[in-house]
Amino acid sequence: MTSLSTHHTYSRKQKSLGLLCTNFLSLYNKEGVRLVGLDDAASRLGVERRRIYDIVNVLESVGVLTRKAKNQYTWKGFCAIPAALQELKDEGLKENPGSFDDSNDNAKVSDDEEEEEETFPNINIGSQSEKENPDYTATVKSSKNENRREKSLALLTQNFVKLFVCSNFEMISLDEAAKLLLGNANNRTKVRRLYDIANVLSSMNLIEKTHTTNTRKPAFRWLGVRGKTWGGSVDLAQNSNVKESRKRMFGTDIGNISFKRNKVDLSMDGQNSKMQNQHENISPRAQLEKIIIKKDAKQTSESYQFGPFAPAYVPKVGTSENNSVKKVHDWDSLAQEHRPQYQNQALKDLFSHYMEAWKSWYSEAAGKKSTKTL
DNA sequence: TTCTCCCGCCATAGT
DNA sequence: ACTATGGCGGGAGAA
Repeated sequence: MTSLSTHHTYSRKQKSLGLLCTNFLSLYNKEGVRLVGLDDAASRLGVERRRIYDIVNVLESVGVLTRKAKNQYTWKGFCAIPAALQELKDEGLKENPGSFDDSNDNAKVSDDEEEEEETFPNINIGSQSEKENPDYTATVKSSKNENRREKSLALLTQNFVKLFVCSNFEMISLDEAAKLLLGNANNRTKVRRLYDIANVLSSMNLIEKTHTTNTRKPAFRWLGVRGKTWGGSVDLAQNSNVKESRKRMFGTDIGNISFKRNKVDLSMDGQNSKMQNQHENISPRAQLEKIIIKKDAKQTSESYQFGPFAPAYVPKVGTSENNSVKKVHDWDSLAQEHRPQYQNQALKDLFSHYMEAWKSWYSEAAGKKSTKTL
């Protein structure tokens, strides 16, 4: 981490959607904010409208904003997230009954490929139906415009979130997510969108970009609302320090203006603070504890605790890091006993895949002390 | 090289 | 007609 960032050349990092979103958030997440004007946001953040649309669309998908009128959105804040997530979950589970305890085992050839479209259950909203339904005499009223709206970003975002909220996956690799959400077709275009979504979701700390334990493929870890206090009237708590440090680097506004992609000479030194943010990185063990403690996917409506499929009887890890190692061998049996029954082959594969990942992660985490405190 | 993903053209929905 | 939205993918910076 040497400060060789003196490169005043074009930097993609400074113009990322995630960063822009962070700025957007810190700009509007404060007292008195009720409305958000697109033009206002665009100019204050120093970006084209197009980018604002991107952010707003995903923010709206998790309830932070709602469209009020042309050019105008209503700020709901982080407090609206829990409800939105719950709604997504209900919706997802309803559309996909039996995603957990479904004894439907289709003998699949395992291998790769299979499923060419609509891999994940809830990818429909009731549109996109060219099938002549006798009942629907006049089809749905807005099937036309819905078509476009349901086409991407917003919907993709919701489906992406449902992936975590409806299942118990705590971490999903990019590949897997793409496959589940977009079918096997590794549609480059769609994957780009996935990156976009992931970036803004990351800036909200709803997820975190990582990589599978084996330091391999990139993945997304679901953080959800966890212990975040902005569930009631208490605004952000621990969450604020992150934004605080971040918003500094851009003065008060500005943001991603200036430099185009082309090489531009820019000598910005004066105040070139690097982002030393990094969300609260709890010690791996602590996280694991949290994960293990959780019982079922039955969380009411307060603090979500989407962990893996950890059984309820696993003893509390307590504060001993050594004995935790010997629990590793239990994973196999646990995996057997609690293997969820998915009617979807892809999900089944995911299960075993992540079971492996966690085993290694677990032993890895147990190996080192939890010297990592935020 | 592959992975990420910014940028902005331009199709489409809304007025 | 104009304007607001937002697909979509080329292609360049980052690993």
